[in-house]
Amino acid sequence: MSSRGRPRTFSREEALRSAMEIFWDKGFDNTSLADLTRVMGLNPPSLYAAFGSKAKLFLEAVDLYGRTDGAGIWEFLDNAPTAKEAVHDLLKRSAENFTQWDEPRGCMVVLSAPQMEGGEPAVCDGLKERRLEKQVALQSRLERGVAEGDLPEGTDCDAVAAYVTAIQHGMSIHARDGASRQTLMAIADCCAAGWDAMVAGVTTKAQG
Amino acid sequence: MSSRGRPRTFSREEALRSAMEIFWDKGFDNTSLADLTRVMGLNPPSLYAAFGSKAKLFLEAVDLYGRTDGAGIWEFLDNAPTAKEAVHDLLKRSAENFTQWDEPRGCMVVLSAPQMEGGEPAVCDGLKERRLEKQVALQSRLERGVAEGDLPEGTDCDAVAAYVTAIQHGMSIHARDGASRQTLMAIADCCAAGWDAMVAGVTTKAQG
DNA sequence: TCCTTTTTGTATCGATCAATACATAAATAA
DNA sequence: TTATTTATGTATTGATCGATACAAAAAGGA
Repeated sequence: MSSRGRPRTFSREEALRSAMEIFWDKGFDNTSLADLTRVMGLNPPSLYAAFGSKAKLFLEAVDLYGRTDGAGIWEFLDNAPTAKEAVHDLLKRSAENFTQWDEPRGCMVVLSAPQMEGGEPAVCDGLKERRLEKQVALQSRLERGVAEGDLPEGTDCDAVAAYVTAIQHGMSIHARDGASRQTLMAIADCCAAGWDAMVAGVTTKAQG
Repeated sequence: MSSRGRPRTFSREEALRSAMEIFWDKGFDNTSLADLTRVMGLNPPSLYAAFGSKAKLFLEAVDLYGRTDGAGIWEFLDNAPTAKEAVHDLLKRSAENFTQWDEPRGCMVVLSAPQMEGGEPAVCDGLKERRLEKQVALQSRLERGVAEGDLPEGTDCDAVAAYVTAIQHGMSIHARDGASRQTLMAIADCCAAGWDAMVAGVTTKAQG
């Protein structure tokens, strides 16, 4: 098809992965084009021809993160037998994932560009959208739990989803601050230990 | 005493407050010296003579934040009759504080420079230290709760403190993403609703 | 008054930022 | 071969970054 012209001498996927790693580690602002071209092993014109701009490259890197390193966290969400197990599993996987020895600590989507003002709007909005997306997925899983009877009728799934994502986002901050895997696991266990009383307490109507 | 020389024509405190507000809003990286001199109403030489550098100005701004806008959150921590009330109050105050109409949303200490790599080390370390400081204060309050009998013997105060700060840090992310005060309050209520079962569940030894 | 000290405003520093111009190289199509 | 298309390496663009040099201005001390 489009095999006309000189073929590129680098792997687009490998270069993208290198970009993802440094963006994940240093964030969008603190990663310069000089950093990117160095770790990706190519010159600026090749980068721009292949990815368009720094912001577009970042968004592609975030997408790759969501498909690879960040995907495992959410793998068991829909397969867990109950909402409670789904959430506890989600947080335990997060604790593990955020403290891998060979990866930057914490979640790229939470840590790599938190400011909503003054930054590249496409970057801020893209990350915000991904955070919201996961929260919606979690809320849907909780609603399924209500429908299947493992969560009380009238459970405020919107509130519980916000609560769980808050814990998970906070775990990213802790991870970046150097918290141990054990500490993050303890946080997940705290959530699990209080779960039944918690969901009973935030229901809007009394449960039988 | 040192009233020799031409007196400065600006209020150091007012200029510092202006710097705090824009740092809080845009973060350390996304705030330029041009931004600072504009909102502070002074020229670069005056800024450097008064504050030393951008990083030192930022650290002073964070200190001001801790003494003013961010102080109210922790006001009731030591005065609350029980650890449970102290934590619930802490999170409710956070929900209010993070959604003030006339202030940037969320906590400056959590949001204004999350990367630990690639940024100004003094800035990253200063913020990390402040986060740890508050977590230690919270842990001490929990240990007091154990000593005073309103928390079970053997409560893992280290884990619970990490859990609560994770929730609070996550609330900052939510606030920056546009979550309503009501949503943040609901998160605080989730924590409170599960509290008793949670502290009972993470104790290291069985409680009587 | 004259000297010293400190602040002020203007103008600018070298470094780095993200992004390109340009000519050459390497492939396909005719 | 010749023309076309795409990628590459070198060099550099204008803009912005954080930080200063410099001289005039405004105070106290002698």
